[in-house]
Amino acid sequence: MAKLDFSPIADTTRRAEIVALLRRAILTGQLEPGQKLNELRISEQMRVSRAPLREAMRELVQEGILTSIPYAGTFVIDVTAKDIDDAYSLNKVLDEFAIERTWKLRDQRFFDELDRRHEAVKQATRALDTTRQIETALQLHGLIYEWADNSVLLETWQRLTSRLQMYFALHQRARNEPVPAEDVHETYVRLLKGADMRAAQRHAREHIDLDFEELLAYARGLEQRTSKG
Amino acid sequence: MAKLDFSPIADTTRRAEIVALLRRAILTGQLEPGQKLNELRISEQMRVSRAPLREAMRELVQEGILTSIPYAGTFVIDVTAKDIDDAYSLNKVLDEFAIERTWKLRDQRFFDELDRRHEAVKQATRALDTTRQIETALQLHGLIYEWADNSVLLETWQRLTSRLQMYFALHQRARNEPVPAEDVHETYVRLLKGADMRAAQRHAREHIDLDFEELLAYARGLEQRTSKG
DNA sequence: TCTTGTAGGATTGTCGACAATCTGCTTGTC
DNA sequence: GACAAGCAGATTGTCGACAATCCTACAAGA
Repeated sequence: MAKLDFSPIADTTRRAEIVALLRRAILTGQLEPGQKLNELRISEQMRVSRAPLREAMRELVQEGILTSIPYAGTFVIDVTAKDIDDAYSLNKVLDEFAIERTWKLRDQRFFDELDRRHEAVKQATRALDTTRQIETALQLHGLIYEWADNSVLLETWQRLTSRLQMYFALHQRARNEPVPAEDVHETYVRLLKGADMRAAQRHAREHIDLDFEELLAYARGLEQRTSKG
Repeated sequence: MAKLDFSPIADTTRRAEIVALLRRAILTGQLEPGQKLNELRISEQMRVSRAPLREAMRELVQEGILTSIPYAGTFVIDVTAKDIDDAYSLNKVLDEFAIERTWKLRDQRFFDELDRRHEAVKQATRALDTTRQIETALQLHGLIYEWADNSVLLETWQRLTSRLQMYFALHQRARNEPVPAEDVHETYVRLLKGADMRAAQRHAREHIDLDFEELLAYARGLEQRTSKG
């Protein structure tokens, strides 16, 4: 018999689809931070009952992108400068760890996948699709986590990613200008293919530094504005 | 007016209580790894309907101590040696980071709390209450995370803790012998009070090493047994 | 004997309705 | 006019019942 690996078929519960829909709406900024989610309205729009919707919302609360207050409602989390700073500093540590764990496991498949994801970022950049650009950039960055062969680390990264994606989307949306066209990931990819692990770790740290500095400045500006108003 | 900080009142939804009950049952090992949770049976035992129970289970799935397969059921996660190893290696990194972040923020309240939690461990040890000993030891260890002033880090640690507590409980339960009576945390506490941050980080790393080595050996033994049977 | 098809029961997923709680407005009183 | 009480209206939390799916056992056929 030919050796063939079937991947598990998709979860076909309404709940799973609702989770995907809501997550996407939140991460792309269609649902804004602080906004309340009205169960009845959403369930009618989606043509489902409130039961699977509520279960889906419970999942997203635990995922950290919704917050719930009993008898008051469920809300999209607020983006504070502190949150971004916290996520940022932790990300630095995790990145270093992920690169270390991944380093010995790199193989041709890793390099191919790296190129594939890098290409996806470049394509989104050319298409000026900022939402997709954020998505693909995070996916490129996430490869070292998927390859590190540490399920707990991967979970942690994915939780962080949700928030980061939300922050970046908000940022892009606010400044509303095309993203730099040059390829900022060129060096990152090259170093991950190279032989100097320390250099890769150092660059990863500095690279996310740049992205975050902008984000932080934006978030701080946001808070100043809202505290004035 | 006198300055008085009121803590938020308890969440009085059935869901929240169910979450607490189930979590405790899982972390203390009353619900064993791999075991299936029958919704109807549990809801009847708790005298609640399946709706809040299912929502509670969704939360625990996201928390990482339950796993769900559509139309098949929800199960307590299995404890593999790899999981423990993953959690262990990540914990080392997080510990170092937490100590670094906490270091500058230590004050008298920190030291007092450290002593309080240390005392709680010693008391549980004297009382030969292994479940409580695990709980208090993890709480002692968690102080640096609470003090690090990084909400994302704290969340991550708490997720890890759930699993660790489960693993340790299982371990204790299996070997079923009183825990060492000597105070293994003495040095840890002393170093956290001292002036040498590097030394504290080094010790934290070596300290959890000891605990985990035992745990890993146990888990590997478990897997050998089950793969034979 | 092994495989395949088929009921039957058990369990999970979903629905619509009711109960509990919160919010905002109105009303009455001072 | 200020303030408290109380009354809708809306929203969340919970319930019991139905629909969809899965697992088991058993029978039929190659």
